[in-house]
Amino acid sequence: MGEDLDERKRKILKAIIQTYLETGEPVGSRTISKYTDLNLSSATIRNEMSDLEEMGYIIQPHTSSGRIPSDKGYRLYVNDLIQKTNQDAEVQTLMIQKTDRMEKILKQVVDVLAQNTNYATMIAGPSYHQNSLKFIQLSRINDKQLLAVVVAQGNLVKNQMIDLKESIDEDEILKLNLLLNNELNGKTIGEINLDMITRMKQQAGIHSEVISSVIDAVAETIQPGDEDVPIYLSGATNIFDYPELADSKKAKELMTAFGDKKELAEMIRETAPGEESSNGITAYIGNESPIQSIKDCSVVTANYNLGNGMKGTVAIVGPRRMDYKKVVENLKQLKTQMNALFGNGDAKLEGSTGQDVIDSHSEN
Amino acid sequence: MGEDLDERKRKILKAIIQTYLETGEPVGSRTISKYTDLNLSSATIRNEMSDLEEMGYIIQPHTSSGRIPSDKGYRLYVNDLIQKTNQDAEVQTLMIQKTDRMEKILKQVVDVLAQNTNYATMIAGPSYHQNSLKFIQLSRINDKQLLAVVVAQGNLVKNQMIDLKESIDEDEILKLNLLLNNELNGKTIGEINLDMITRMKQQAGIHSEVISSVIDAVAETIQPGDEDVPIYLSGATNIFDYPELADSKKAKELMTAFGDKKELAEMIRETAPGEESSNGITAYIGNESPIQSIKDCSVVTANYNLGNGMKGTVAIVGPRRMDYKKVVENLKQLKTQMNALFGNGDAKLEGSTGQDVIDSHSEN
DNA sequence: ATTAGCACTCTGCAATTTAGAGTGCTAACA
DNA sequence: TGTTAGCACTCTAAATTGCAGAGTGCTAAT
Repeated sequence: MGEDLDERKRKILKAIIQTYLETGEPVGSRTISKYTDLNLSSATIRNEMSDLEEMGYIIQPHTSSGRIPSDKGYRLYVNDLIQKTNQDAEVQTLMIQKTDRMEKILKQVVDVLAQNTNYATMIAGPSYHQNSLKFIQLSRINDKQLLAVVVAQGNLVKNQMIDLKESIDEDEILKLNLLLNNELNGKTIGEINLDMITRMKQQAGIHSEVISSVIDAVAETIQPGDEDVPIYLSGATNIFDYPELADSKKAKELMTAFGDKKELAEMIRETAPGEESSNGITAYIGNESPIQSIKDCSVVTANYNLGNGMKGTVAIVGPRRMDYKKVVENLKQLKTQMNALFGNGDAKLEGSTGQDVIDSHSEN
Repeated sequence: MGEDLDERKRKILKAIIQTYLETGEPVGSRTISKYTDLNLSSATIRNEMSDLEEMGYIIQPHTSSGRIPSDKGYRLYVNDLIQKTNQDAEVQTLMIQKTDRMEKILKQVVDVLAQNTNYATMIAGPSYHQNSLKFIQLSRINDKQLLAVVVAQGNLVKNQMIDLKESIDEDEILKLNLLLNNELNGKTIGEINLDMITRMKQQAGIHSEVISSVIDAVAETIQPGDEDVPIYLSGATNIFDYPELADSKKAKELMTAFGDKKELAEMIRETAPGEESSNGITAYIGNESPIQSIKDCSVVTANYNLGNGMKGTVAIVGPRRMDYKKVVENLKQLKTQMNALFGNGDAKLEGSTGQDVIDSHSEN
């Protein structure tokens, strides 16, 4: 909308925003006049502020109070922040222990970020875009039951218990094992077609039901649905530290959103930033937020890249008057470190462990 | 604490409590006088109330307000409730779909209870007290990696990726498989001793490291630690519906507790009621609560029994002025239905599925 | 173009008032 | 002796009022 801002207006706006982020209270002309190297009187500032308000960058909550930034104001500020290469990179390296288990890394990252920023942080594990099957192992549990273990590239493992109508012996299991591995190994989701499936079922004869079950497991493993993308969350309760979010109505809404994996998955999917755009870091301010329930918050996301087609997303959720600078710097730092750790290939993703009667533990 | 209450005092106390549970506000003598079939004037009630207060069953928040129940008062009321066989069992049967997956049942149960009661509900999966090993399956991933699949009674499945120093071929894997299964199958945790382990390591020769890894996985599978007992949580945000819990300080404390699996595990472990005592249902009122952070709440727990040594615990957390009646009735109903569904043996626990790079998904 | 000065507005807070609910006690009553 | 009506008293919660402080917009002077 309209003209660009001149240098002075820019500086004033920035000062207003920074002060507001610190104090959380509308900032008046006097404050800016005093605590700025502009050497202007409060009256001048007032005039400029009046202009800025007219242009939509700041808002007066009520006649004769100070100004607060509008979403448009924030946006200008944040864009600046993201584009600027952090020359003043006094950001500490994040304390991330390198371990052999992807899930441990993710937990660490999400915890460190939540702690550093004091906002709610979530991270989605890498999604394997074009994953292929490594091998399948059928084992006999008893007469009427099989255990299928499906292993995909990147060592994702999935167990599937299969109930049989007809009993089965070791010999037949061996045959099925061969059949499945011959047909499926190395295939991606796109390469497995109905033709192959039908052919396998025919060959399996009486045990064709097994084929169906295994195929299902394979599908879930090499192309997990939204619900299966694991999401780690940390510091959800940090939101209570910000009065503007802590009233029970909003807090309930937020906690519900944080507790609902589907909602989170949607959010993270929606926010996955275009890799090209500005550093891979994107900010959603207030109403720009990807899901309705957090429209009182801002979200800053970054995607981390592990080469080899795997990538995931981190999102930090805080109040509109979030310390964007700190957040963006932390995310930049994270990207740098993740690159350094995993930059070349997927080698370090090994060592995964799946488990259990129950595959998704706590849930809110 | 002296004398027992006479019939009339009992009735008055009960009326006070019930009214308070409904309204949440201190109840006065007039209210009781009017809405009770006792046909007593408010003045009489006042005298009785004065007695009840002296005996510690009710409390006057400030001079000249109505009375509210003390923890002692609640206790009397709740004890009554639990012991009384619910003759007036108009409780609807809980809508629980029988499925073949334990985890789905648990999810359903926890959701239904949270919905029915509108309190926070959590459930711990069955702990397998004396579980034994069914079989072990080693598979080759590549030169330097093995996948061990450990299956225990009740079809708990655990995957463990094993990194090797020395490369290994199919023949050797077969040998290890035989070795492990011969030694370990059918054993409980107590029956696996250091002697056996040492012997196996010797026989495994250069690949003794594999034995250690497998043993670790076995231990975790047939005797999961506290952190591994899966806990399902539902309706955590229901607490926001109760003003006495919804202020940000308390809500934060509660949500933190709910989000911390360890805390929950501790709570559920602590509350696991003595099976014998009163129906297996136990109530913890206010300060009796098992963990510090929920001392403003009451907790009602029940353990469900699946025969065959497996049992788990349900806990419902709500405000002190929780609708104990509804909660207790729901839990009784649950116990009945669980018994009906699973009463005989563990047959229905089959069909479990484990999975994934990441073994514990969302976390708060 | 900038600034000093002044009248005006709005908020947040504390003090005050008021209405209502409930009690405790006393005296009357069955 | 147990029950009840009546009344003075207490306490809370909510509404009302009165400031003090911060900030603005405008005008006139520099």
